[in-house]
Amino acid sequence: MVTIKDVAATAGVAPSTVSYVLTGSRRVSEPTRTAVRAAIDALGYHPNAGARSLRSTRTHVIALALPLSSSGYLPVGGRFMHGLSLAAGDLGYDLLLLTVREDDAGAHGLERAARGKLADVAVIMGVEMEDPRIGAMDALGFPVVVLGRPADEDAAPWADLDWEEAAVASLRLLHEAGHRRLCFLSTVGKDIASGRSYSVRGLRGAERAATELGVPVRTLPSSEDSAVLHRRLGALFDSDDAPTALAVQHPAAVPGILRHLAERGTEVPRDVSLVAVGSFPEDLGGLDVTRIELPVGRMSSAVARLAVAAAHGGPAVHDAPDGRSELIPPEITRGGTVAPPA
Amino acid sequence: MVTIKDVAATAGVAPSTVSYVLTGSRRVSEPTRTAVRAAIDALGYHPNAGARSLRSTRTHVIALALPLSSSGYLPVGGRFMHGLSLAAGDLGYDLLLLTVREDDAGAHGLERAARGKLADVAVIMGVEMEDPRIGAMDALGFPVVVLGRPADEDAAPWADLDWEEAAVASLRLLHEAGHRRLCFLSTVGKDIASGRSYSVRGLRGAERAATELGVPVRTLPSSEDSAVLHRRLGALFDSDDAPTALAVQHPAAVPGILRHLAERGTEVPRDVSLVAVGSFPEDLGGLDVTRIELPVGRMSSAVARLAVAAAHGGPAVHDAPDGRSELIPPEITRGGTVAPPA
DNA sequence: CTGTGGCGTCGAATCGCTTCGACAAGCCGG
DNA sequence: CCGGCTTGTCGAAGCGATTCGACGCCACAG
Repeated sequence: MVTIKDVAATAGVAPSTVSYVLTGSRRVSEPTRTAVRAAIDALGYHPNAGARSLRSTRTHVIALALPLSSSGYLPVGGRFMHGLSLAAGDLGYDLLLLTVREDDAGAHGLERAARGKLADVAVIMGVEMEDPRIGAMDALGFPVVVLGRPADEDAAPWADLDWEEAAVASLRLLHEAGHRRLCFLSTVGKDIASGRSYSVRGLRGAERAATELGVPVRTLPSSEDSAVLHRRLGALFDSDDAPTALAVQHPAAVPGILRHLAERGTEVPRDVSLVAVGSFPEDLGGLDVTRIELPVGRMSSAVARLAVAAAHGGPAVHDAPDGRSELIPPEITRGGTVAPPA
Repeated sequence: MVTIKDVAATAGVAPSTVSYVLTGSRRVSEPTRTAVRAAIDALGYHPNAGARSLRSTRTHVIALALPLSSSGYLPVGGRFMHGLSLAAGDLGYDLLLLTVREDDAGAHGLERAARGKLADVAVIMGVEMEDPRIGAMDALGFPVVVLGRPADEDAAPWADLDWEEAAVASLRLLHEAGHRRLCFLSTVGKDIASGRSYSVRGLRGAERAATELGVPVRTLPSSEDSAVLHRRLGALFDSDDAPTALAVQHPAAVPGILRHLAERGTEVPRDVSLVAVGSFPEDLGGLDVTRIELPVGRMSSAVARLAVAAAHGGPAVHDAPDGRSELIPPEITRGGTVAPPA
């Protein structure tokens, strides 16, 4: 193993000087710096992470806590992990994956990471409105950042799509197209029940849209079980005041919904208009659906930035330029699934 | 911060004794062990990961290398990361995510992890038949394990679904149902071009099936761009010898395929039979498709086991009981998309 | 009563790095 | 020509764990 001593010997300087070149914590003259760099390259030296973190109390690692219950979250989770990993990498940080077992009520993995200094800061995914993990980390004095938007917005820095506004905007779009019988198909029941932030905020948006637009907005929970969803949609469209337009916050269900509508001879957008909220480009199998896309890249880099700031500045520096939470406004991508009602 | 000294003081023993209780590397008498355990719980002590890894040269971390190009891989990647994280956790290991930037030709992240001892072993995802990362890690003397099955099966321990047999089995199933004009819709062109192991092996399976079954098997690359796929399917089914049965190794495309078929008035399974290879339960939106599912859990635990074995035993111990690679036979889940030809 | 050998515990060295105080050399002004 | 300041480098201490040799103690045999 090649250590800092080897580099120092090769470059003809003291180990401390090599360290200064590496960390930049003291001035080093141009010639020595060059010599040290050359030695580093020649030997293929990389500082030992354990030693470095032991001495400097910085790991340059961000702990990433997956949702408490993660089944439906994994595909989107994959994207966020990738996005976060890239964004963190740009800032000189790595990502440590902490999976919480379903039976592990507390934040055991997180606590181990905090106490054992496996990471400098934690990022919480799939946050719930009242998420116990935030308080748990706070109690340990360990910095936390949230991917999502918890109820207490000052408890920790966070970044999220403005789901409430996204719901409002999608329903408003349908309203502007002339629709008056609107339905908001929410996230899956389990997410609503557990208080997942995006679920709750989407529903709030549906409520607010009803008030703002002055028309009723029906609300329906989605389901991962397509048979259940099928049944619910059947009941919905069989009713007297069947909606003429649908905003869907569960994009994975869109293909199933379209199939359901096709089966009952309903055409999109002729008979029913559709907007998807929180999807990805490929998510919908290339369907040209009018939609609001989840800004994975922007959320990821915002969270990475916040995490690094929190790691440096200690917990929650809300007024610092880099510590401010970020609420991302929804952007509508126009597709071919919205038309005036028949 | 609570250190091993604090625990030792509280328990009235020497730090080394605490260490022995923790690592189990020396006998400790029952009373002392109990006292130490009590002190640990009372103080909420967790050993400092950096210090531990510095001294013991074990990090208890598995580095996870995402595919070189990961766009289409992310949803399935999310599942594997989760599965691996759980399996690794059971063995006392954590997962460090290494993302390779598209422009980073070599295995820079991996090399950093290896040289800087960020991890004990690396797991390679989305492996290619001739994957440069395996050799790179070998050259560094760093243990590698592969999620997938590279061309050189002795280069590193690996675990994978038997994609070749999966392709054969799905085509055989269609043949047994009476179909003679078969088509194998492969993975996306990019994966084939880059030599992704599952793509190549799936195609080999299609070839072998043709030989074994004594009928021609047409082969078509899939595409992430549904317009392209649409066009290809159009050409396929417009041809004189249009297939009556389809085996699809790109499950994400299945909804789109069904839509395409529906549009042209082709009914499944009346006019065309369909088998999906490498899907997940929810992947197909609850569609009752006859399919071979990707055994994420089993692959994950196999790879985790191999990784830990490699971390302990040094590179590639193929004859050790825990070091043997695992080829998982495909299992067919019967659905409603296969019927005899018209 | 003393010699021998386990067993269990201790103290000290050490892993590779960062960081702080010290110091040598060069420069300038008085 | 010398005192004081800046600039650049060095040596040593120490982070928190593991690990090895040493050692005290007790039981038992001679």
